[in-house]
Amino acid sequence: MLDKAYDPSKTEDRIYKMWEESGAFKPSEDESKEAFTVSMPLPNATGQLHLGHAVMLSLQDIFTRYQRMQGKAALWIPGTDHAAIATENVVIKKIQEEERIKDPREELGREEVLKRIISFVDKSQDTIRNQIRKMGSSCDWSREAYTMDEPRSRLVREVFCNMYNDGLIYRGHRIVNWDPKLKTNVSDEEVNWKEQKVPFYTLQYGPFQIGTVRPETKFGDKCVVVHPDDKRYKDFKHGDTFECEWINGPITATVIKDEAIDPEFGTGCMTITPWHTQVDFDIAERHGLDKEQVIDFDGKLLSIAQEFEGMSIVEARPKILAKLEKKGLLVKTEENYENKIATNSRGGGMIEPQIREQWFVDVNKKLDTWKGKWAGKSLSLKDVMFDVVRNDEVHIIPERFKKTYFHWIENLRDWCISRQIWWGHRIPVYYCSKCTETVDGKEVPMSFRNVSPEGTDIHEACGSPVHQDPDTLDTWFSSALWTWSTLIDHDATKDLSLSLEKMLEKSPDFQRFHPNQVLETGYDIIFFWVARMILMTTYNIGDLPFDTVYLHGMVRTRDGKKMSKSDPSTCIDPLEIIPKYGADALRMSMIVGQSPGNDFGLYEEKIAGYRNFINKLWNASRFVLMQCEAASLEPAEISNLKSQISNLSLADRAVLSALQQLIDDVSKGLDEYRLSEVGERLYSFTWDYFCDWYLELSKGEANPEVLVHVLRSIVTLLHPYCPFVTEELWASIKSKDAGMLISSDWVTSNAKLKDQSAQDELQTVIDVISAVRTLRSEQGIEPGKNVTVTLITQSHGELLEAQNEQIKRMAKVESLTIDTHPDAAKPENAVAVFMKDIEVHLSLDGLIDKDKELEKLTKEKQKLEGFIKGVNAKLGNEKFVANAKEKVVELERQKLATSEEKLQKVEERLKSLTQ
RNA sequence: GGGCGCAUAGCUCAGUUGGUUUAGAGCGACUGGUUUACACCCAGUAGGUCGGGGGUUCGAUUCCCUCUGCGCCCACCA
Repeated sequence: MLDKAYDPSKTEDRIYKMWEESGAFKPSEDESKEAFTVSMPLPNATGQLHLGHAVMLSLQDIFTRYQRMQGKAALWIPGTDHAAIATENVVIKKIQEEERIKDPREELGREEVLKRIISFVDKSQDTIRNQIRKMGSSCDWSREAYTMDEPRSRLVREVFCNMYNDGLIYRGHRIVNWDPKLKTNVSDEEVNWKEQKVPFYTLQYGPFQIGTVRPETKFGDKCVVVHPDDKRYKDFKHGDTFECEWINGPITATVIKDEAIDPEFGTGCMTITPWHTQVDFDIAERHGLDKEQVIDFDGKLLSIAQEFEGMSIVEARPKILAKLEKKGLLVKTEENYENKIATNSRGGGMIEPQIREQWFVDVNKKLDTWKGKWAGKSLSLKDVMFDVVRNDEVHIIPERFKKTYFHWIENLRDWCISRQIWWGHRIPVYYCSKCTETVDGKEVPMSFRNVSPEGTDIHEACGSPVHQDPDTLDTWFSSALWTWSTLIDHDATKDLSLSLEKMLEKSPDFQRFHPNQVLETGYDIIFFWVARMILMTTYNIGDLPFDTVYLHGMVRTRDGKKMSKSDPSTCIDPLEIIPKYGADALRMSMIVGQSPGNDFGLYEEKIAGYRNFINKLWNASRFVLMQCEAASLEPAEISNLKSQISNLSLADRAVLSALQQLIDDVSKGLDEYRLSEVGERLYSFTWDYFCDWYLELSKGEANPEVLVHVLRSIVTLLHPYCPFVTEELWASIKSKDAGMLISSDWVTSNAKLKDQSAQDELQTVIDVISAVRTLRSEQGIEPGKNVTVTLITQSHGELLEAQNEQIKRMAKVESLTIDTHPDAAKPENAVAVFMKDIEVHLSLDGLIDKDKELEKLTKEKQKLEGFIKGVNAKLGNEKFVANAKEKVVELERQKLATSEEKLQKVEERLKSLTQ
């Protein structure tokens, strides 16, 4: 017999082990089965499981389990990401703290630092793997992938070389987001903008006045830019020069006219610093102006600043301002100017835009080297990224995120993919120490690419030593290949003679499981990952990565705040929750009530609520098992229902019918990814219908076979949501020839069991029982006390007569009279409830509380009158009758008739009470 | 500066093509309970003019416009 209360901590680990060891997570090898693939969004190899992971694991596990039970070859591929910058930072900090090494990169060198990182990752990968297991994730561990493992590394190099050869990856001098603290640049997506109030300075620049918040960048400003149409500056012509006294002495300045200037802002003119500002860089490019570096890569001023050389910005700024003021060049200072400063979201410092020679993916270049359905067309990466979503080849749930996606593509600039950190895929480009080539008119060391993971030491053509590009790739470069890099055949990747196309051909998993059906992730990484996967996959393999993108919202606190690790009081740790409430409860609390794309609050009471639900399910099963025992029936011996169908009670027929509806609703809802709604439906069916009514009714006349059948169905339908408890229960309730629930078939509805009239009839009985209970409660009758009830009805006599034992038992009625006479006498000294064609009279021993009853009936009367008035107005409206659907009109008429009948009875009752 | 979202019971939220809903759930509140599973429970009750205003419609929480209040994303107005 089951324990009195369900204890998840006793079962979950054991069940997970059973699943894993049985091979249940592996997709069926039966080739005739349709494939269903989901790729797990790579948790960081060094991370700890947090609620963000818990949400995505729950959602993806529900998708996978449902499809697996539907008979598909369901594959959910787990994996981890090397998280380049994040991981390197963690390890560097650790070395600094533990070994008191101030600059580990400087002191230990590349090889040693990488060694430390790898050993750290090795250790922490196990942690995240086990935490993923704790959530019940039914992913196929035998196919686990890692962005830095051999097969994935090969593909990264392969893709890089392909795109380089096709001119999509290029090296160029561009403004990048440079982080002087971490000594690397980051992509536009990794920059965070923070609002700050800073002083705004107006400086005299020859005859012009220019505004700035960064006087320290102004040393090299040799051009003043105005809008071509600005009448204030019409006397200056484009290209005019003038002498002007500037920070460190006289300079010759040039007037530039460019439409990038907003004449409405400030004085309508500005000087430009092309090396440290994107807009200025663009202007300088348009007019062929010089670009000069003012701040070095450590954030210190260069020699152009003369006496300020070597100073940090913080140190130099007040001194520069003092000098400007002394020279009379500082016109005014306005405080509290709102400005946005850029910081590195990967835990770095303030971003200093710098011109650097970096690697980029060209997103605008049209080219005709596309594969698959795009073969032969001249398209840019942007074109395809745009088209596949616009043409609904990739569906996005919720749909509104399409707009966000389009808007992002419109603003997209070339993707800077090189990073100056060591942890990551090193750029597979090698330079000869001797040979040179000419690129853009400049002589540069000759470079070549190599897809081999082995280092290349010698330039074969000349025998000179070579060196590899020191930079590594953006971590998202490798994650962008994830849907298919995970399906690649390992041996194929070892064969350097194979092209990417051939490798894919030789990968059975790829052939079978790509593309993914659904890609599930948080809406916050739609740009980092979803968009880049579309970009890299369409181009490199000529196929889409996935059919559908399901975006979940962010987990928040009860009051809608972000959960932050720095404030433990707001933060729920799944690893603390699971032992206390169970993974099932945590899963449900994050799925039900959560709609895609919207943030949702999570707090302990909510989780406790679902823990209660799971315990309810547990106890319902306990009850069913007790009924079996009482009937000397082994659940395992019950294989199907057919033999029993002839001998069913009303409640049996009703519950079986309602179950068919439930099965249809749940299956349809899951097909359409409406997880919250389905979860709610299951919750309410289980608790409010199955437990509260069917189980209670079965205490009067139990049919163990129906009980077992319905329970099995419920447990099966709930399995994707709460896999542990359902699997545990399954062991006790399954038929003897059934295997584990995880591998069982989904339930299908049986039209023969649908019986709407049984459901309606049972509902009438339920309503009568509820009415009696309400009357008892209103009159303060002790719960245990038996009462006398008279039911007056014209059309339900037979039904109520047949169910009278159930009504008596469920409502604690001792004497039940059912009177179908048209002029039935109403009992004296009783209180009543009027239902549709049923009057429920409860007789009292003592006197009824007349005032209370009058008050209740008066209230009811008013309500009915108001309602009837409304319905009458509706039906009296010719346009309504003419325009509304017949069904709707008919319904209104029925409502009116029912309420009028009720009102009449209420009025009669009131009259008799006041006589 | 653009774009998007949210505003529904004390709290957290559902509500799928506008009418089977005189708006639902969970938690909380209140009244009463050891009834053959479950106090992680049972029975019952209270509580909302669906943010304000306007429009479309026979009919709007649901569609459109507008205002107010929050929140998010994108965009380097120096």
